[in-house]
Amino acid sequence: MSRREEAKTFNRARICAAAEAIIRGEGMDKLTMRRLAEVAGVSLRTPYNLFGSKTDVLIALLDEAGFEFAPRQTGESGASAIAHLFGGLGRIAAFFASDEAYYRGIYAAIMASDHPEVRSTGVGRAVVSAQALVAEAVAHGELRADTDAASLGRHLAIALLAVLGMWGSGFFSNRESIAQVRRAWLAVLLQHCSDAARPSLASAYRDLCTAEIDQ
Amino acid sequence: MSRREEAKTFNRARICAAAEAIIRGEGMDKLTMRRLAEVAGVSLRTPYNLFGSKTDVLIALLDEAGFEFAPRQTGESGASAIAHLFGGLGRIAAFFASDEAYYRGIYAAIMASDHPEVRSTGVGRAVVSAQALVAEAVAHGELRADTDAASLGRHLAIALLAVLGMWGSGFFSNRESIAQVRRAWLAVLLQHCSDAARPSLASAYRDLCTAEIDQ
DNA sequence: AATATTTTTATAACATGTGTCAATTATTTC
DNA sequence: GAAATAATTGACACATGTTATAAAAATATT
Repeated sequence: MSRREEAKTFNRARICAAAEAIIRGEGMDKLTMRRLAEVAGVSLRTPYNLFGSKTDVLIALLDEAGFEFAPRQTGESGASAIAHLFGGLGRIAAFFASDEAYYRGIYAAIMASDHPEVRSTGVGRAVVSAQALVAEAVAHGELRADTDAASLGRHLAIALLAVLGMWGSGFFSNRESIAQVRRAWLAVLLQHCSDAARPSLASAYRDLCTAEIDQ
Repeated sequence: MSRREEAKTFNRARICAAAEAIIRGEGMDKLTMRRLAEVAGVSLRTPYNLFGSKTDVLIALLDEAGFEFAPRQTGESGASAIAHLFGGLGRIAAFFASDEAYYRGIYAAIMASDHPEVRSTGVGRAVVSAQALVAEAVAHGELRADTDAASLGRHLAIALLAVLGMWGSGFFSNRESIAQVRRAWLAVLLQHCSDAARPSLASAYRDLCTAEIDQ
C-alpha cells in the first residue's frame, strides 16, 4: 500500500473512531459532519472525500463491526440448512444485542437516509443467501422437493429485513423482533418442510407461542 | 364553527391541495415548505401553525384520502373474520394501488422522518384491529380455541406494517408486497386454524405459491 | 364602537448536509 | 532534487426544515 493509501486508511479509521465516540458519548443527533470533522481532527471536506456522505460513514461503522445482513454462506453442507438459517438470524440478533442503542441508532439513520443503493444491495445479499440455504435444505430433504427455493428464500429474507427495518425505527425490542421473525419463518417453513423435519419445526413454533405468553 | 376555525380549516385545505399539486406536478423532492407556502398562497409560517411540521402535512394528506392502516372494524359478525382480515389487506392494497407513485412518495417520506409518535399510533391501531379480528375468528371457530388472539393479532399486524415500510422505500411493487403479506399471513394462520378452516387456507397458500411461479 | 385576543405575515436567523474552488501540503515520478 | 500528481484544507455558498420576533390583520368580547 502506498503512503497515500496508508494515510487515507488512517484517516478513515480516525473518522470512524470519532463518529463512534460522538454517537456513544453525545448521542446520534450530535453526530453532525462539522462535529465529526472537529473530533476527528480533519477538515469538513475530508469525510466526504473518504466516504462520500454521512450515510456512508455510518455504513462503514456497521461494516467495520462485522455486520452482515445475510446468514453466512456455509461450506459445511453436512449440517442442517434450516439450522443454518436460524443460526444466521441468531448471529444478526447477537450482533445488534451486543450494543443495542448504538447499533439501532446507526441502523435507523441509514434506513432513514435516501440512499436506495445501500439498502438494495443489503436486500440483494440477504435474499441470495437465504435462497442458497433454502436450496440446500431442499437438496437435503428438509424441505419438500416441490419447494420453489428462489421464491421461499426471498420470502424469508424479506420477512427478516422488514422486521429489522421496524426494529431500527425503535418499535420493538431485540427480543420482540427476533420472536416476530422466528415465528414468521417457522410458519412458512412448516408449509414446505418434509415429514421428517416437521416435528422439530412444529414444536419450535409451539414453544415460541408459549414463551410469548410467559413473558 | 367560529369564523376563526373556519378560516383555519380553509387554509388547511388550501395547503393540502397545494401539497398534492406539487407532489403530482413537480415531484416529491420539489415539495419544500417554501414552495408549499408559495403555491398555497400563504406565509412560510402558516403550515407550521396549522399542521406542526412537514411530516404532519403529509400525514394529513394520507388521512384526507381515507387511508387506514387497519382493516375496518366490522359490525357484521356473521361473516368470516379471516376473510375480513384479508379484506382489510385488500383495501389497503387498493388504496395505494389507486395512485402508486403518489402514495409511495408520501408514505416513504413519513417513514423516513423522525416523528416516532406518528408511526407508533399507526402501529397501535393496526395491532388492535388485527387482534379484534383474530379474537372474532377464535370465537367463530375459524381459529382454534387455544389461540392467543393478542399475540397472533400483533404478529399479523406487524407482518403487514413491516412489509409496508419496505414498500414505501421502493423495494417492491404493490403486487410483490401483497404477495409477501398474504403468504406470511396464510402460513401463520394455518398454524392456528381449525380443521374446518384449514382446507381453504391451505389451498390459498398453494395458489399463491404457484401464482408466483407463473409471473 | 373600542378593546382584547388570536392568527397570519414578513423578515431574519440557525443548524445541517452537501457542493465549489482555489490554495496548500504531501507524495510520487522522473 | 525538480516537476507532476493527489489529497487535504479553508472559506464560503446553497437549499432545506425549523424557530424567533415583531408588526399587521382578522376576529371575538364587552
